[in-house]
Amino acid sequence: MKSGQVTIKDIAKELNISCSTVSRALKDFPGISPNTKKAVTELANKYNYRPNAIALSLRNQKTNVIGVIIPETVHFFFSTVISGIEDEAMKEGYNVMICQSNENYEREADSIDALMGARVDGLLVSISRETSDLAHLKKVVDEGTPMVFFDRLVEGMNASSVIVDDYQGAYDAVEHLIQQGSRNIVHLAGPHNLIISRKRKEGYISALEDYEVPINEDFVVECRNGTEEEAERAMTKLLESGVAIDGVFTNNDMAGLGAVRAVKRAGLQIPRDIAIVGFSNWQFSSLVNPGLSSVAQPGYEMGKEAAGLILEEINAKEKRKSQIKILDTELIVRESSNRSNQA
Amino acid sequence: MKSGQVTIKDIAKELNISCSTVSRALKDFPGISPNTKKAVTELANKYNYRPNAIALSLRNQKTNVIGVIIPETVHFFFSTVISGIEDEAMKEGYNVMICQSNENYEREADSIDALMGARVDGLLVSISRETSDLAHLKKVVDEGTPMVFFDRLVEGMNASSVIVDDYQGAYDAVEHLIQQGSRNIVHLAGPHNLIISRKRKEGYISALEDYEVPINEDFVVECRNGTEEEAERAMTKLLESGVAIDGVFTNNDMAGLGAVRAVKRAGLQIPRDIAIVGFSNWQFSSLVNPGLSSVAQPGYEMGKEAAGLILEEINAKEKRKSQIKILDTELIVRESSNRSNQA
DNA sequence: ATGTAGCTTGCAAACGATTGAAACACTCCA
DNA sequence: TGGAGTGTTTCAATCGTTTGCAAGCTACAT
Repeated sequence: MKSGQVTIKDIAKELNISCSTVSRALKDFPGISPNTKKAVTELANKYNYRPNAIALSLRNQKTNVIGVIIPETVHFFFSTVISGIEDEAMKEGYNVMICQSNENYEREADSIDALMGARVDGLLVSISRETSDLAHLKKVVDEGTPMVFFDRLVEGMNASSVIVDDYQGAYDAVEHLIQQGSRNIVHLAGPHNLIISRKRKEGYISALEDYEVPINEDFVVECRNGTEEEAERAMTKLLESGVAIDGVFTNNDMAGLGAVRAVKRAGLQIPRDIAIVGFSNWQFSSLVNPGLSSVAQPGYEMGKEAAGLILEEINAKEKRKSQIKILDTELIVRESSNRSNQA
Repeated sequence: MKSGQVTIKDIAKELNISCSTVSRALKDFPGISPNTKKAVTELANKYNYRPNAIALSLRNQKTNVIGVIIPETVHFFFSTVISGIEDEAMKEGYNVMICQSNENYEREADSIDALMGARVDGLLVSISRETSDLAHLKKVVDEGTPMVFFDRLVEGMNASSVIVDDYQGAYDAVEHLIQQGSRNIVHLAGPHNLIISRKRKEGYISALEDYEVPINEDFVVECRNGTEEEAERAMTKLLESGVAIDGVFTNNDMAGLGAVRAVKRAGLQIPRDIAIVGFSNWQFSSLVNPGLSSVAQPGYEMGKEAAGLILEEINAKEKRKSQIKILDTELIVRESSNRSNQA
């Protein structure tokens, strides 16, 4: 039995005073005699007293816990987001409860239910790849629990969001490919029901338009799962079809790696024959050979911003207008797309 | 204001009955008339009633939350552990509260205090690299809160642990290097105050002894931080010293990568001249070139086991004898150490 | 001696849910 | 008509903490 934790009652009984007095003594309330205060604080220290957060939560209708729904912690990007959330939350005296959806709709809904049952003060959500029905999220907002989305934007919800400028990031990547001399640029796209995927595709299209590069519909291939194998297969198929390709922009770095494999296997040189840029700047991207150029997303900062926003909403007296915070990406150029120091 | 969540009281008031009746109706208690039960459940559904976990926690002296102290979520291995913990916990109706220590002692102690304040039912702990004083952990155990350590073993605590067989994993790695023909094998070791580092070093020594390979003290170099740069520097220094080296076993994969860099820079061939094996099988290890051989640790399984153990202890009537669960590693051989298919 | 001010402390209710015991409303039978 | 029996509901306490209000005590002035 975990009988160990000392309560105010225990202290009160030992000193033969009332709970109220102990409570006030511990919080430096006026009107407590120095003697009593001293006796109480000493005993509290001796017994290592910690206020029972559960009791406080019940009384104050506030748990000081924020819930986080995240697709998968094993993604480097998301784990940096978690770090940012945790640092910011801890600084403000909040704890964090994390649930992974594993990109699964059912699990996402269950997790939200669990967190709402735990009466979290606010919810940070990055929806799963599968999610299209938003009823489970609407219910939360309707009940008045603050909610902030991060990374994956959700349309038609009255909630703030922190996202990365996916459009601009993609634009920068493709512009860079064009400047490196690529004209026939393939885009291995992400699942169409995620707004981030669509934005990245838009950035790709816009860059081509601005530089008056003809757009070839066949050059956009959806890779739903974002795995290396899927991308390698898609890329190999394109290469075998015989069309001329000299650049690739992928929706994420795993897919970028798949493209690298396919190009290597076809006996072509990177970046000389085909230049490749990924997205997200995963940890491995600087470690592979050739180093994979990528669009870096500020994960840690995103976590901090999202946590900051939700804390503001939690502490706000009245309902605030929802806002969207857009963070800048940064193009990291590595060997996979850098032709400048080639013979 | 988050006024939204409906309580038993609200339902009782609307139906003009008492809270007790509502409570019993919702839990299929005997002695409630079918009419009342029907009315209550309907209203509860309509208002999307969720029992207030906080109130339940207070009454039952049980939060159904387990706390996790982890060095860093951004490490692939630890994020897989988290997945395992979360899956197992969720299955049993528990939530998980995660705090990162960032390998910092102060932060670890603060986090434990925060989790104890939140009255978690049990604590899963992997201590930080800095931690040597165990007072903050002892206090928890003394108060009767179940605690289970994972990955990083702690000596002198009466608590269960789930670890990987670091000794055997290291032994396997070095044995493999010997079988590949290496005799002059360097070990880039981890921080000496972590038992896992010492165990890996012991495995290295034992393998050399068993195969009657002479042991050279200069071949063991401590790399405290486990970064690529640190390992690259250490390895370069060894190579420049002119001693003959034909194998490297590193305390982790990052260091393994550093060794790869150093060897490449020295103009030597991997694995022909020097074969290299890392530890932990990070995500990038299969993606780099050459693929880095490594000792895989079952992170997800470790998380499940640790969560399973803590749940058992939480539910146990009396204090149980602490146990150590040792999980098997698996040597993954890749190009960095595989000489068998070489000319 | 009595009123009053000032200092210190205690009572009781509240947060939401559970649960043993008590109470109520019936019907049936002697 | 009264007691037993049955079916349904309510009361009250509990978990740990906070807080408005009331009350106790001492001392001083009248």
